[in-house]
Order: sequence, then structure tokens, then C-alpha cells
Amino acid sequence: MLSLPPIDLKVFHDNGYERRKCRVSGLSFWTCDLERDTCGDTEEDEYTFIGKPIIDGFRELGRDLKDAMREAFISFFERFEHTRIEPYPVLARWRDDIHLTIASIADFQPHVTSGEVEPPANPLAISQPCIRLNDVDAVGRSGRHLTTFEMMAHHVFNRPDQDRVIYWMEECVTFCHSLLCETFGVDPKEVTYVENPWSGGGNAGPAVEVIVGGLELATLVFMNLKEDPTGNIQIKGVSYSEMPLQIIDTGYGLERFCWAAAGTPTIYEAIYPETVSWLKQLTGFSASMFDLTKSQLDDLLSDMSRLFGIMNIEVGSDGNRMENLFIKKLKERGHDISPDLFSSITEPLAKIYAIPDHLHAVVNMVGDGLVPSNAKAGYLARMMARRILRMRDDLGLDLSLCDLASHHLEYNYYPERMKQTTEGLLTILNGEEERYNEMLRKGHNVVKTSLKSIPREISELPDELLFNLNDSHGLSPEIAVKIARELGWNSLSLRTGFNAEMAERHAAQAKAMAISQSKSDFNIDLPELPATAALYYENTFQQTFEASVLASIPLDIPNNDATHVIILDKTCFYPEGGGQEGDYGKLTSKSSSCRVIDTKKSGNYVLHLSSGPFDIGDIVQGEIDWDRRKQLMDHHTSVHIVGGAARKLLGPHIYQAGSNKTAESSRLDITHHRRLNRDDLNAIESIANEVVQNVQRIEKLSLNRKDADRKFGFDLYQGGAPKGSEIRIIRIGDHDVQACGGTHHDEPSRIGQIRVVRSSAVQDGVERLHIVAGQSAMNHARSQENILRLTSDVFQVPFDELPNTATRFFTEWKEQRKRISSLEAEIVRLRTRESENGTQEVDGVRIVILEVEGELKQMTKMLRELTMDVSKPTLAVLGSKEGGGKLMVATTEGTNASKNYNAVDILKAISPHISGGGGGRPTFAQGGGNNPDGLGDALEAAKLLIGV
RNA sequence: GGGCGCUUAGCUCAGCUGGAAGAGCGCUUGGUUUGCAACCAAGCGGCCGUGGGUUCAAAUCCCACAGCGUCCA
Repeated sequence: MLSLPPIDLKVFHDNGYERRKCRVSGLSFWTCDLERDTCGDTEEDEYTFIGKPIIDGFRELGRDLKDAMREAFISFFERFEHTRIEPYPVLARWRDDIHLTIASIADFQPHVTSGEVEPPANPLAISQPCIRLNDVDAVGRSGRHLTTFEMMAHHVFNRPDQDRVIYWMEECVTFCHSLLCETFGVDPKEVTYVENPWSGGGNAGPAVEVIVGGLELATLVFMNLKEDPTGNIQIKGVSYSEMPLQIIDTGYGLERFCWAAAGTPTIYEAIYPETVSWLKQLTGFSASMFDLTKSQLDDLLSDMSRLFGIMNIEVGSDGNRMENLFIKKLKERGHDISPDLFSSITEPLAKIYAIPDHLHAVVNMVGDGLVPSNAKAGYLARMMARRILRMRDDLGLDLSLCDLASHHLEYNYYPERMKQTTEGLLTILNGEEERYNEMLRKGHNVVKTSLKSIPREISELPDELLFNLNDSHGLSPEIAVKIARELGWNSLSLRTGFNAEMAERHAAQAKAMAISQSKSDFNIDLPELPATAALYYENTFQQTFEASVLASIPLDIPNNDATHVIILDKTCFYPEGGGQEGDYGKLTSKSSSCRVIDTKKSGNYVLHLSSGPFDIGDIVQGEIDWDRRKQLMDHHTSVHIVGGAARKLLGPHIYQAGSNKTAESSRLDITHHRRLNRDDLNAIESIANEVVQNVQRIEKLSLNRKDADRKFGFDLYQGGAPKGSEIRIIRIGDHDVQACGGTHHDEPSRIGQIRVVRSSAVQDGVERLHIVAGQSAMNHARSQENILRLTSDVFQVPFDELPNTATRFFTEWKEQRKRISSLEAEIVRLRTRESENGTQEVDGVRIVILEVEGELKQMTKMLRELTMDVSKPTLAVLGSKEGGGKLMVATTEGTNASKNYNAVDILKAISPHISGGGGGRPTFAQGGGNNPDGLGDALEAAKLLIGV
């Protein structure tokens, strides 16, 4: 078993670099500073560029600085034969394993890095906007963390097995060194190259971290290994073997370069200067606030930044301990500040710094067409929006999310480059703020009710309660405690580290989840065979064909009526895929004929689920159930048309979140930020039917992925990330174009008619459209009419009178119900009065024992009438034969009646006569049984018991 | 995809250790007032989300579904 050899390059020696071992980290590194014995990225290496920029030639800040820096980087590599590639979206639509683009190499995974697809250029240079939310809690606090950044990169995809090698380590490091020290004028003594192998996502390789002035500015990864249990190279405990590709994956942090060029106290001041000073001004953050002079505060902040560099502030680290250490170190540097002063400076500042970063992430995501939601990728946008709003509230800013976003667009963004419109973005963010406010308002109530049983003097809320408020109602522990204090629980506080505990708890839950996941698929062992030729693509309308049987495999467990799986050399049967159900039909050989009950796909084979076997080598005639297939095509093409119509009507954020096509109907799930009403559906339906009438032909293209991406962009992948290098594309005029493996009409007019029947909600931010087309549209209309016919038969009125008639019947029903209940009350009153004739008194208490008719409800009313009057103390026992027998006993509260008799005791004593039980309060008991015939006995027993 | 929570009057919500459906706001009427606001009194307004189940009895307990919310992947 080997580990990786040292990275020993000519470029290092030529520039006077030596290989050393870091005294702190133990890693090998290259340096030309003879004094140096640390690798540069340790807790003993301070930033050297704060207050004195280490990169020359940049006087701008903010967006201009980023533009200049990006251009300097990319044009440098253009001079050396690299092709400039436009950045990919931040939403990784071409991948099904991640939601967001987390690195420049993510643009080319998995298909380019696997060697299946050619890269768009080779070598190439790019600056790719990325979003990483792992360290979101450190943003604003550490001085360097960001959730969204641009990863500048030069990538090379070498194929040594095909004799195509562009360049490898030597040239790569040479480029990097020349960029830093020649173009950017960095003092070579400030640059160290640290050898630190990289691994991730099943790949690995040697790597060099480029540290400049104590800050990691770039990583150069030489990816040439893949995970392989039999491999002979060991990295971080995992075995790898060499792969046919050699990929150079570099990452240069644009924002870090900007910071090193600006020398500001934190990275945020380098890239978001306008926002930072705007927010400082609005919150009144200034030296005088802390009884300091401006230069004192500046000194303090600069020293804090340098300390940030060496103190690793990570998520989940113990806040209190870090703070004490920090204060101690500041004291060593001559800043004697109290913990209170420290946090009153850092708390608001951290928020002022984090807000522009978070805004950038939200604008990146929503600008790219993402709709915030309570699940999946959309949740990430909502979470970030809520973090901004919380920080805004903590800072006491009187600004809406839209105000903040508008400012951000003006100073830090190019709105015209967004896919979403500015108006659409602001509308969506406005909706997010409304939801946030609604959550807070509701949260207030929730806290109020959950505090009821909690004593006011308590100093800490129960953990369970806080966890629950957070998980179920979105109230962070801080907010929950704040609300509770406002409600009068004044001595409450939140212990430090609570959030970390909560995160641990969530992590434990997620872990438990991961273990309990398993998946069962349609799986059988298949022999090695040539791939099935797909006739359904060559001619979508072919209904019959002749093929030879390659395999006939009995099913262990019969699937519906299917007993065998038949594999042919070629087929017209479309296998289930892309939400379109498989074809039905039949296969006939000379000797036998079987039904095809379903068609599925497994690898390159089409599996016909057959009602019986064939012999291998048989020549069979296949015929598909054409009515069904035609209907499936109607629905599939309709789904594309309706999706395009929705996008046209509602905006660029409309994206397919899923779909399903059966012979009866189809469903299309689209991303949208509010519920659709019937008017919206009508509008979509109209546009869809115009397309059916006006678009002549549907184009079916087959392109390799490289060309498909370039020509149509990533909206192509509405149906999810496709596999393989060849992409089938369905283009319906200029109305809709997407990658799709389904069967489609050549002419939209073949569909006839599209109806968008109704919409329903799948999750927040995703609306499901129910669609019927072609013959199904006709069937749907007929069945709707049938419902009307049946209904109008009941009411005996014509169709168009139905709404009025139904309204009339309903209101009359309600009126009559009310009338009945008032009549019942009247009966009760009459009965009660009657009963007074036959009553007896015992010790001044009136005794009423009666058999009545009616349900519990009426009996209760009667009892109330009887026992209400305090001047007439009464014990009443009522019985009814309804529903198996009912008994009720009540006394007049606060009188001799309630003193002398216990209703529950009496009830329990007599209810066995009707084979039942019951209970209640001492003054009011009710019960029932299942032997109505015993009612007389029960009432007699009551008389006996009471003594009348 | 998973966990948790919510659904009760026009609105906002209590009630949920099973035993007479409630409050505040709004609405109607009356009182007070020169008038309005305010105040006082009375009244109107409920398939307690839908469908099953347990029980003598379910807004309340159990199951399924729907809609909504929330946290985590």
C-alpha cells in the first residue's frame, strides 16, 4: 500500500523554493523564505496583508474590484491558450445529487469528469459563482467566511490513455506562481505551497494549497484517483486506484484575492463596502458608541481581524471559551476590553457583515429562478432570507427585505444578468417577508400558550419546549426567550451553547434516519446481451414489428398477470420512463401468443412483462396497444406544452418539479411562489391550446451534451438530470424545449385539445397541474356532464339552475335545522312544565324521574331547564330508549339537591339495567347502554334508591 | 425524502387528563350622547378540515386522507 509521493517540481527549485515540514501542522510545504518553519496556514501565522495590501494594482473596492480581479485572472489564462467559459447557474440543474453549485468542478460532474462527455473547452478558465451553506454560522464572525463566492479556476481534462495530455502539475503550478508573483506582484516570500492530498466524492489526488500572507488563496488539485477497494494507494484511510482521466481542478477564491488586494480589516469590507458602511450608518455603529476614538476602534478591529486569521472559528465551537481566549489575546496586544464591550462591538458587526453575504446568496438563488419553499432547494433560499430578517430585527433596522435586496442589486449585482426579473425577485422576497412576519405573529401566540403552566420566576425554559418551538414553529431559541421575556417571564435567559446542542440533536436524528433507509426496485438477474434497439425513437408511430427473442426469464413473483420477462433484439414498446408509463400490447410467435402487461427499462434492455414464455430464438410479431400509446403521447406532449405555457404566463422561475403521465390523465408539478386560481389555469389552458393549433411541427433532436448545453442552456433539464452523453431534445416551436426520453407527436394538432382540470399543492412553492388531453379530455368532459346530469335528476332542474337550486336547498336546510332546534327547545319546555304535576319532594328537593324521547342533546336541554332554577332545588333523572338507551342525572348546583345527591353515584347504580355505564360531574352525569328494554327497571331502581 | 405541529364563529385564537361548544375583535339591535368615538346591554353567527375506528358518550383518544406551517436532509 502506497501513499502519494512528494510533489517535487522544477518550478519550485527554479524560484528558490525549498521543501520543509511545518512545525505546527506537520505538513510538507515549499517556501523561499529561509526564516519560515510554518506552512502559513496555522494558528501561528497571522494575516500579513491587513492594512497593507499584498496584491498590487487594484484601487477599487466592491463590485468593481471583483470585476477587475476576475478579468485579470481569466485574461491571464486566455493568454496561455485557455478558453474563457461563461459561468454556470448556481442551481445545479444538471445534477441530481446536489442542489447548489458548490465548486467550479461541479459544472463538469459527473459526466465530464467520468470521461463520458467532452468538456466545453480544454483547457478552460472560468469564474463560477458558488454557494456553500455548511459554514453559514461563521459568516460575519470569522472575518473570512462567505456563503456565496466565486471560484476562479483553470481546468484541464487529460486523457493519457488516448494520448491527449494538455498539461499537468509542473505547468499548473508555474501558471499559478507566475499569476501571483508577476501579474499580481506578490512577494514570493509571502507565498507557500502546502502539500495536502485532496479527496472527496469518490475521487482523490495530490493537491497543493497556495497560502499567501497567511490566507489560503487557492487550491490546486490533481485528480487522478478513484475510490477502489482493491486499489493500492491510500489517502486518509481509503483505498484508491488510478483512473484513466487526469483532471486539474483548481479553485482560486475571487473574494479572497480581492481582500488581499484591498487589505481591509475583513473580507466583507473588501467586497461589500457600500452595504457595510450603509448598515453601520443606519445602526449608528461608530467609535463614539463605545466611548472610543475612531483610531482606537480601527486599531482594535484590525487586531481582531488578524486574530480571526489564526483563531479557527468554526461552527459549533464553544462560543464562551473562544470569546475569553480572544479577549485574552487582545489584551496581549494592548486592548483591554471587557467581555461586555467585546460582545457589544462584535455582535452587531457580525450581523452587518453577514447581511450582504446572505443577500448575495439569496439574490443568486432566486435570481437564478429558484422559488423559496419549505422543502428541498427552495428551503435553502427561505432559510437565508429568514436569517437576513432575523439579523435585521436584531439590529433594529427599519428596512424591508426588498429595501435591502434593492440596495444590493444596485451596488453589488448586475440585475440584467439574472434569469428572474427584478420585479419577480422583489415579489418573491416580499412574500418571504410576509411569511416571516406571520410566523412571528403566530409564534407569539404559541409561546403564550405553551408558557401557561410555567412559573414566572423560572430562569431557563425546558429544553424540550425550546426544541419543539424551533422545530415545529420556526422560533429560534433566542426569539422564543425574547418573546417569553416580553410576556413577563423576566428572569429567563438562554444558556450558551444551546444552539450547538440543538444542532447535535438534529444531526443525531439525521443519522438515525440514514440508517433506516432502504430501497426496493424492480430487480432481476439479467444475462449479458446486446442492447435492445429502440424502434420507438426511429419511428414514434410504428405499431407493429418483428423481432427475435434474446431472453425469456420467469418471474419469481408474478407481477399482476405477468409471469415472464421477455427481452428482444429490438422493440416498439416504450418502457416506463420520464414519468410516461410503459406500453401494453401483445407478442405473437408461430406457436404462441402472449399479452404484454407492462414495459420497463433496465440498463440498456427493454423488459417486456409477458403473460407467458417464448423460446430463445423465436421470431415474434409485436403489436402495441395503440389507443393507449396515442393517449400517453397526447399527455406527454401536453405536459411539455402546458409547462411552456405556464412559464410564459407566470415567469422564468417556472420549472418542472416532477410529472406523471398515464392513459387516463397527466400531472405536471411546477415551481411557483403562490397558489394558482381558476383564472390562472384558464390562461395557461388558453395559451396551451393556441400552441396546439398554431405550432406546425415538433422537432426531435439528438445532440451530444456539450452542444445541447451550449445551444439550449440548463432549462433543458426540466425532467431531471439525464444520464449519458447523447441527449434527446423535444422542441415545440419557440414555445418549449427540453431534454426528454419520452414518445411525442410530430404535430401538436394531433392532440386535439388540452384541458387543465385543476391544481393542487404538492408542497409550498410547488403547484400540481392536472391535465387531460385528446380522448381523455373528451372522457373527462363526459364524466363531468354525467355528474351534472345525476345531480340535476335529483333536484329536477336543468343544469344551469343547479347552483341557484343547491344554494336554495342548502340555506333552507340550515334554516330548518335551526327551526327544529328551537321547536325542540319548546317541546322541552312544555314537557318540563308537564312533569311538574307528577313530581314529589324529599327534604325540600324536587324529584323528577321521567322517561322521555330523544337524543342526549335534547335530554341535556331538558335537564338544564329542570335544574337551572336555584329557588327550586331539583334532582332530575331522565331516560330514553334511543340508541341503546340513555340515562341522565342532574341536580341543581349549590342547593340541597346537590348536597344530598351525587348524580354520578345514582347513574352508576341504575345504568347496569340497560347494560351500560357512564359518568360525569357530581351534579351532572350521563350514560348509556345497549339494552333499551331495561330502561323501565332503571327508572324504578332510581325511585327505589331515592325513596319515592 | 423524513420528523414535529396546526386546522373550532366573518377574523384572531382558547378549550383537547373524553361527559352541557367558548373569548376577544367584527356584525345587528337597543341604551347612553347634540352627533361621533368610547362605554353598557342584548342578539346574530359553528358539518369543531374530510373519512373511518374506539366508547354508553369524541372538538377532545386512535388510523387514513387533505390543506397549511415548521425544522432537518
